Amino acid sequence: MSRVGLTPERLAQAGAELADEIGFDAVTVSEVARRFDVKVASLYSHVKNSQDLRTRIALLALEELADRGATALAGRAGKDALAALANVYRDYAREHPGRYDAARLKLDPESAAASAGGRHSRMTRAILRGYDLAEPDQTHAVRLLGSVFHGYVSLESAGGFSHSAPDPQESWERILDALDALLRNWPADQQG
Amino acid sequence: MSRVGLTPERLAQAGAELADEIGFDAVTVSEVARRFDVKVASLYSHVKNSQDLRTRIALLALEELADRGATALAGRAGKDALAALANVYRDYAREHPGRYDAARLKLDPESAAASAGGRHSRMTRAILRGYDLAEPDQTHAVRLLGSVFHGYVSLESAGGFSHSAPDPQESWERILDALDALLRNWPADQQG
DNA sequence: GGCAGTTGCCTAAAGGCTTTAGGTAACTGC
DNA sequence: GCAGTTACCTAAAGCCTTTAGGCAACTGCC
Repeated sequence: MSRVGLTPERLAQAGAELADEIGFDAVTVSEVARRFDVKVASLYSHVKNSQDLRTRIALLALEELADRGATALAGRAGKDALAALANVYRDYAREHPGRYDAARLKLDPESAAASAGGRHSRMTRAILRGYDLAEPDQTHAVRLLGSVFHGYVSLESAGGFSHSAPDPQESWERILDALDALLRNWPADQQG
Repeated sequence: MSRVGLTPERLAQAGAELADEIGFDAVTVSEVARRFDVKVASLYSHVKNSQDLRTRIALLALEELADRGATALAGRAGKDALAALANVYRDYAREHPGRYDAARLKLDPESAAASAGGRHSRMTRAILRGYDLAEPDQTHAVRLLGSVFHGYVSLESAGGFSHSAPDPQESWERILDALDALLRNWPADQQG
C-alpha cells in the first residue's frame, strides 16, 4: 500500500487539468481519484467534499489568471495595457476552457474574500490610471471592463459568435478600440 | 393510478420554477418527478434524458426573455430602447435567477438554431437602428452590447459587486449612458 | 535499530440520481 | 363494451457522494 502523496493542492491541480480535458462540470471526486489511481474515500481526508474540491479549482484558476495578468501588465499603460489584460482573459479561456469555467464558479463569501478577485479588480483599476477618470466613474469603468471581458469571452466560448461573419477576432479588436475611445472620452453624469 | 398529464412542456415549466427556487444546477429529473408526485422513470417517456430536460428549460427561458424584450422595445428608440432591453435582461435575472442561469446553458448547435437566440440578436440590432453604424461595425456593436448585458448581469448575480460602493444600480445607469455615448460616437477603424 | 504514535489510504456501506426494460392500468375510438 | 394505445408503474443496474472504522506505512525518539 504505497502512499501517493495526496494534498489539497495536488487534488486541485489535477482537477484543473481534468476540467480542461473533460469540462469543469464533469470533474468529480471520483474522477480525480481515478486519475491518482486511488480509492474515492481517500480524497475525503484532503478535501471536505465535492464543493470544496470545485472551490479549490476555482481559486487556483483565479490565481493563475491574476499571475498572467500581472505579467502582461508589467511595463504597459493606456490602450496597450487594456488590450494586454483583455487578451489574458480571452487567451486563458481558449487555452484552458475548463479552468476558465471554474473561475466563473459562484464562490461563497469567505472563499471569495480569500480569492484573487481583489487582484483582478486592482489590475483593472491600474489600467484606468492611464485614463483620466475620477471616482465614482473609475469604479463604473472597472465594472464595465470586467463585464465586457467576461461577457465577450463567455459568449464566444459558448459558440455565440460562431458561424457568422465578421470574425470574432476582428470584433474583439474593434471592441477594444471602442473601449479605449470610450475611456478617453467618458461622458459626464447627465444627472449632474 | 390516475394520470397526471405529463408533457415535455409541463416538465420544462416545472423545471424552470424549480430552478428559480433551488438553483438551475440542482434541477434533476428526480426533483421534477417529485414535484409532480410521480415516479422518476415516468418522465423518461417525455424527455430523452437529463440533458434534454435542461435544454428545454433553457429554451423556455430564452423565449420568455425574448418575449419580454419585444414588449419592452415596442415604441422605443435610441437610448430609450437601449436601456429598455438592457433592463429586461437585468430584471429577468433578478426575478428568475434559475431561469437566467438556464438561459446561459451551452446549447448544442441544433438546439441553438431552434432557440430564441436569433430573436435576441435581432432585437439588439434593432436598437442600433437608432444609431448610425454601418457593417461591420454594427455587428461589432451587437457583440459588445451582448457582452456587456450578459457580463454585467452575471457578475452582479455572482455577487461580484456586492458590499462595495457605489451602488450597482448607479454603475448600471452610468454604463448605459456610456454605451449610448459610445454608439453615438463609434470610433473609425484605425486600421484603415 | 526498534518501538509508539500518527497519518494516509483502504474496505464497507448507505443513500441519491440516471437510465433502461418490461408490466399494468387507464384512457381512446369503433 | 371491447381492442388497442398510452401513461405511469416496478425493478434493477451503474455511478457518484459521503461517513465510519481498519490496517499499513511513515515519523521521531530512545
